[in-house]
Amino acid sequence: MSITIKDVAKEAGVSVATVSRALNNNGYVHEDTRKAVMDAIQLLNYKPNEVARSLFTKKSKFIGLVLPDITNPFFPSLARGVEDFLYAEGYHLIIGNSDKQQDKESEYIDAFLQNNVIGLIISTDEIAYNKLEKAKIPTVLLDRVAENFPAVYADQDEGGTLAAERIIASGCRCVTIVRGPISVQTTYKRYKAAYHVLKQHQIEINIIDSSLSFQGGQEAAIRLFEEYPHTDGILACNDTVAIAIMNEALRQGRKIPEDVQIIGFDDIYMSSIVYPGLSTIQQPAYEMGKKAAEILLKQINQEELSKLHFKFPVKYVERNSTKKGVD
Amino acid sequence: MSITIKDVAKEAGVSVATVSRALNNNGYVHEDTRKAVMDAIQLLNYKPNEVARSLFTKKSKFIGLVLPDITNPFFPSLARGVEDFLYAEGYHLIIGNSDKQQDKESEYIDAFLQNNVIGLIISTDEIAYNKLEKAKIPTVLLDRVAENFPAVYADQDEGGTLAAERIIASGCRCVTIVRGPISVQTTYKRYKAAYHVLKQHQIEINIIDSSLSFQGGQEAAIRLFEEYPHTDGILACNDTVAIAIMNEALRQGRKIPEDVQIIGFDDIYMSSIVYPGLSTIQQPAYEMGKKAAEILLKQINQEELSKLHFKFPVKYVERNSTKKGVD
DNA sequence: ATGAAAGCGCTAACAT
DNA sequence: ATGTTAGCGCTTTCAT
Repeated sequence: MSITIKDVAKEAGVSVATVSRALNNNGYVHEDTRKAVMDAIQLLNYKPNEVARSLFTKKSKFIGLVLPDITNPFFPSLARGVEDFLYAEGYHLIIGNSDKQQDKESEYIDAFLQNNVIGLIISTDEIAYNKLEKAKIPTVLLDRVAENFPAVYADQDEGGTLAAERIIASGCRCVTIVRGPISVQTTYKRYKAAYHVLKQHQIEINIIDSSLSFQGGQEAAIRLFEEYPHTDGILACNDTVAIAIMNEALRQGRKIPEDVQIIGFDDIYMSSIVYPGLSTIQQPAYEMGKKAAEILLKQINQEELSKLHFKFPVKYVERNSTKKGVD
Repeated sequence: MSITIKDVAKEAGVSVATVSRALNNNGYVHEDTRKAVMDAIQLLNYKPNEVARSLFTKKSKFIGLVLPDITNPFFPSLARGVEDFLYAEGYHLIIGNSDKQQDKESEYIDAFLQNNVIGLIISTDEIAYNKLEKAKIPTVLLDRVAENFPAVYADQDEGGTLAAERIIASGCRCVTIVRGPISVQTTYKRYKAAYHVLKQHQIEINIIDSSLSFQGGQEAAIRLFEEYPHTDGILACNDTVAIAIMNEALRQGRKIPEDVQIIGFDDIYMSSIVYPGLSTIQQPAYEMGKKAAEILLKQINQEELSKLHFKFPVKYVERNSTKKGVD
């Protein structure tokens, strides 16, 4: 069927061992025979069977990525960062969406392991830490942090703080925080930090709970204006939710930013092409993805990590859903 | 290191062959010994090495998906449809983004093949058909069509036609088509169909070229209002571009839908949470993804396909970027 | 510098 | 009904 190392060996008139050595630049092989081997490979268009390789070496070119939901626009950027770095280094990405179900995540990890993936990148919340620890496989957390694991994440505290400071600076005195699920590490930290700042400044604070999806945002928006119609500033748990809230506000005839101002979180690309442009806290998702891939490969190659945790800065991107702030 | 079939055999006091048979429900194995084997598996927490399996069977649990760019919000839905179906059947997804580069796509396919993927789902444009044909691997095109391959796609002609009819029905007489790259099969078909209808109704037609990304949309929007300021209706190649155009229109003080109406394409979820809501042609992306996975598995299992091409209907979703049409 | 052969973990003949 | 064994395609000792 497929061309194997045997065929190449025969064609080149050498043994399979020599072909293997030539292929992997491993051990001595005479320049002439190397050439003969390479010619044969070319001629036959031979591609090594990675599965056979993997069986022997117990390694592979696969990295497993498990994320909550690729449909949430923050994650494709993360994933692209990971993939682009990996692709350049000759590795491949297996993806699993866990939908916040711990068993699904767990099943994906098992499946990945059974296929000799050589590393894992995890950006979900319900992480099965003990499973990861037992697996003894290079792992990096992405957009999440935990003590004992390498992690790449953005400064959520700073983000929450910044958002609160800015909404105050642009004149809001009655702000509603649309908070994500408590179980989600990132959005919860943003909430805590923002709350703290608001409290310090003696701003009136109201809280609405929301899921991170766009349906969640729509529903939260409706509740928000029903329960706290006098809100003059909104801090949303992410941009999707923020955009849904802008929609509802506008639909109700509230002017943005004159009547209500709003700040999102993430800076998904939609935030810049929506009207009015959404002011938001930008996380460098793509770069974070790249970094995660980079330090994963370092671990795989037994290189020392300069540190365990890589915290990326966030920044405030001012657009038109807020008034020009007094700096 | 890892627990192998040998360990299980020893623990259960049988041969590896028996374990294998019990594991795969293949051949005779006494109820009692099956029980003993299962107990041993449980006890040792044994998970078969899929790589070894794959080496022998020349199969695997991997499906390769190559798409243009997961960052384009249409594709995550497609991918989720694929993944959800696959996951339920015990298969896994390897993803590659080709960025419209034929060589990248080609490299991904080679890499997938080397790893014994048992099927391919392709939703890119620069498809290396001859490579696919040589590979003799079950393949389905998703969001694309070609003569000799199973394909799942939406009715682009109908979509383009519908969009044009609706923009006319809602009163536009001078419409600008913001057209995607000619090399993209889907958007080109939409364009052709829409153009045809507009022409028939003797509507003034202008054309602006755009890429499918949000930057492309922003740039196109600016050119559009510079070159054709009297436009009263816009047909955009996809929703991202449409939303970017709405932004620019609103920014310039044009009222939507009073001054300009606009219809997008895809119905990405943002279209419903943006203000004003974007009228658009909906493609059932998630279902299409599922279907593609389904017929791919059918092929893999040597089942007959009822037909080669699965064309999904599209539908017009009216929101507030168009005036109520006269039906 | 090169070849022969063992073995990675599994499945499937082939025996019994 | 179960065990023995060859072999999937590769890499790596161990000889030579």
